[in-house]
Amino acid sequence: MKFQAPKGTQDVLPSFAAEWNWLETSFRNTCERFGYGEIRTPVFEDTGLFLAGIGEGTDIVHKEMYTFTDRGGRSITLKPEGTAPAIRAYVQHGLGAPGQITRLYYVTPAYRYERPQKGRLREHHQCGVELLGASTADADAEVIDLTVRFYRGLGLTGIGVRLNSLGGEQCRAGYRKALLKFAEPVLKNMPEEFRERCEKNPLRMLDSKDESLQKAMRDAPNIQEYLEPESKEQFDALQDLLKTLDIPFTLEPRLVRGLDYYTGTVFEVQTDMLGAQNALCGGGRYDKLVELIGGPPTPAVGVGIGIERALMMVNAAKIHTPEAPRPDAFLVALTNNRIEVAKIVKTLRDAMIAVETDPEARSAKSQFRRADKSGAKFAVVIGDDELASRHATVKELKTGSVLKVAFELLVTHLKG
RNA sequence: GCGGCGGUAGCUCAGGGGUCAGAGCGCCUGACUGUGGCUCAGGAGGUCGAGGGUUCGAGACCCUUUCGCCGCCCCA
Repeated sequence: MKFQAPKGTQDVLPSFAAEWNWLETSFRNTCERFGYGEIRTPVFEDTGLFLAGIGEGTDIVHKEMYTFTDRGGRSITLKPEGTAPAIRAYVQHGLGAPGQITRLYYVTPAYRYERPQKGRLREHHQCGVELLGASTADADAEVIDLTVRFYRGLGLTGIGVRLNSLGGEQCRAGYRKALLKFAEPVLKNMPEEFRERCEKNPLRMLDSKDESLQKAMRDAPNIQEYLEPESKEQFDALQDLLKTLDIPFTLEPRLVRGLDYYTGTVFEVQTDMLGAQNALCGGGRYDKLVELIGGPPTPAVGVGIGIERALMMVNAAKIHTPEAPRPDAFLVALTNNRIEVAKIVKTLRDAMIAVETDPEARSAKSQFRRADKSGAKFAVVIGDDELASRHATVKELKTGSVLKVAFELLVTHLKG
């Protein structure tokens, strides 16, 4: 084989495209039910956008970006996530007048240079929303509600949210210090590289999968006890709202997120069905991001949902998804008069009837086999006899029943 | 970036140094020649991921490389 899809990428073949369309349509419908408007941004951006937005200390920026120099000498990066570009567009086009609420949603590919694994690709797809201009628990609850409704709308049950609050800047700084101090004796015995990573982002230690660290961190200080009054109040209010909305959640003091821009509320939906890549979606509040990107101070909250992972869940749950569309009719041509056949096909397609034909004009047996495989409801036989009598032979493939239908009644018959 | 396991027909896989290039499914053709699904009979299709090496001889052994799967890191 000479060429194949690049490492970590996947083709979506016709037999699977239907379920992608179904999922995306479902997502769009959910968003529009909440009043969100779609935004489509370029697949690549100025590298600086992600350096500023995602944070230079994150793994994404540090080692996972698809960055290259274009012919004009610009540093370009394939977007590794959907939020920063959406916010860039929001700022660039002045979408949010002061005091205004802006609701955006997106469906986009995202690129990260990583070692592929189950549920982890170099090109994957995300859908997500951003709610800008509101700093309340109500806004947080709306985004979580939308997320859960989306999953439930796909037929997934047992969707539970893992919830935490990272607090405001001051309390987070205080907590970091407390955490580092607590972890110091443990880190001393860790490999250098690992230690550096933890010192750069101490919160990361909390959700590490390293067993000894997990164990050591069991008695680590709880961030929820470090929240300043406003954060605490908001976090409590959010929990009350989620209860009202019938959204099950668990408090996860160890839940932190890999992107620097989060502040306050963070959440995830996880599953145990995807091996090590257990996050179905991740989101939270990022009140500083708009400013970082050069906009006016604007509170915001959002979520990013992995499409491939959602589809894996749907399939694992054996949820029935739509199949590829089938033609209404398959025209079996048993004549050399291709012009007359073409006229009939044209008439049917003009009438919005989905018609498939065999362009190779094979034997009757072969064409019927194809008709059967196409999944068409009817086989419409046009041979010299039919052309002479101006009546088509129409066979309903499921039942095998056959009848003659006058050409001028064909459209009506096939539609019925 | 690190570690483990894999790559043989379109798909799922057997073969682990000497007629071993195979099976099932799929595909194509046909069964008194204008009627599918079942059955039966034929048939097409593979530089055994790629490159190098060992050997009289290599899908099979060794090295390199590439892609995939699984894990670490991290995340969707």
